[in-house]
Amino acid sequence: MIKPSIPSGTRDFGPVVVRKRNYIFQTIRSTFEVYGFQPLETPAMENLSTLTGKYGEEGDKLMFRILSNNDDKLAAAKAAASNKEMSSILSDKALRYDLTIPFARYVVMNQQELTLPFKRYQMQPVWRGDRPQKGRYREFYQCDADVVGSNSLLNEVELLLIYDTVLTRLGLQGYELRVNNRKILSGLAEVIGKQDLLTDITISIDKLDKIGAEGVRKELAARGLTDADITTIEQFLAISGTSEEKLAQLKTLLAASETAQKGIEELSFVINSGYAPFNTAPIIDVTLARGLNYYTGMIVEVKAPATVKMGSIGGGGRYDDLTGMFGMKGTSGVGISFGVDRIYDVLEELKLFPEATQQSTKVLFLNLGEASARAAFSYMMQLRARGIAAELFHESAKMDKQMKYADKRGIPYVVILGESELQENLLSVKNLVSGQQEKVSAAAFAEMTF
RNA sequence: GUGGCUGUAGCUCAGUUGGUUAGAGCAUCAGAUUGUGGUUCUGAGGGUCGGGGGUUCGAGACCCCUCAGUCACCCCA
Repeated sequence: MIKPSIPSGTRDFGPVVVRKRNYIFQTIRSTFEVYGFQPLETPAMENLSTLTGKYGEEGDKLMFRILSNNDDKLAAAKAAASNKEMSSILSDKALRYDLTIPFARYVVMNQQELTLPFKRYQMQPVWRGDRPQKGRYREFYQCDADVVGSNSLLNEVELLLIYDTVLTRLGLQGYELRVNNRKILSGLAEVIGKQDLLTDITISIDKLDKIGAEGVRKELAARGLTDADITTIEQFLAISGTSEEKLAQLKTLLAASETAQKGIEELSFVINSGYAPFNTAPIIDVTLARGLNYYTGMIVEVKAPATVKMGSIGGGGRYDDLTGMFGMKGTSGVGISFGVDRIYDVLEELKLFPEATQQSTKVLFLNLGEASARAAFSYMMQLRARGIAAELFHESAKMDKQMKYADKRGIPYVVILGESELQENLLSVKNLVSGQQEKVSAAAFAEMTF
């Protein structure tokens, strides 16, 4: 016999966990809906050509490829000249790596029918062949909201408000909405004359929190930057103060770059729009870079409250030419993503799940024999018609056992229809929380709330 | 892909310098209780000690290999 198991980095979700997860999903979904976003779902797998090259070298490595194991392909693969050729013969599909690229693909495929701007949300699992660790899974859910076909910075403002709304509704406090603009980072590379090293620079400075100023300096040197370059970057990283002070320092330091000035302007608008109040105001973090290199404007990352050591629970940004890679030029997109699995871990750690998420069956009818079950069934159907979750114990087991079942399931009410009740034409309703029991008529029962 | 730590009952873990038949708590099931749950008491089931090899008179323990889990790095939600 094989010991049953599941692949590492994947999880089963039991009833209690699913209920809690649904609470998060519902909070996010309803917020997306009230902001005017429409639902979209795409297949778990995409053609490999849709996905490869979109997430950088690392992304290609972490992609779960689907093996096409029919005999013809296997034979052809054996004759392949290189590993690369062999793998492209063996696999032409992969599980989706995120929701943004499939969305871009969908937009391009349906561009004739779509009314722009198109605002969609999508909540589905994605897969990454990563080594699992705390807060990192190989199958996890993302909840994305994106807008394509609108250049207005009001989108950015609204998306930040969505973060603020959802996290507040989930009862989270102490989270940080960190905002930056890719044009500023791009301008920094421009100022030191190393635009080709933009990605290296951003990856390094993004680690400032983790490895410190000295670590960043070492890494930048290793990536081919001169001492003079590094000095400029360190001045950049030293930027601090209030948002206004940071913006002013950026303006001075990056005065030579028009791109940077544009980015500073955008950042200033997003931070200071004043269209609506935030519960937790977004903050400027010039070291925020984010990995995906298709971002071109605002970038945002949500940090979990510092006490839980979880890091990022969401992120997003603007990409001016997302659909360009599929041949549809000049359409801008901006979007955000919630990492549900990490939010779950954070809420769990901070004990922020409301009790009410666990309520399921409200009333259990005890089964005390054929006549009892028959009478109970019709009362049960009345409750169900009223929208009250109810069940009947299907076996005519000992009362003790049935009561224990109700207790363990957390069912708050038990209805007893034994011989005496049937004779009197009454129902005994017991509240398991208080221990109180009362006999009521059928008419009174039809009015009871649970 | 790289490194550290951990694998004993369904779960959490004991198990002495290597020594007889591997234990506890929780959980499960049954009974005390033939119309009343939570608390209590009694009893039962449940293990090729992750797998394979080695050292030894003797291995859950020591050595090697392997698999799995976990944490960290890379990268990322």
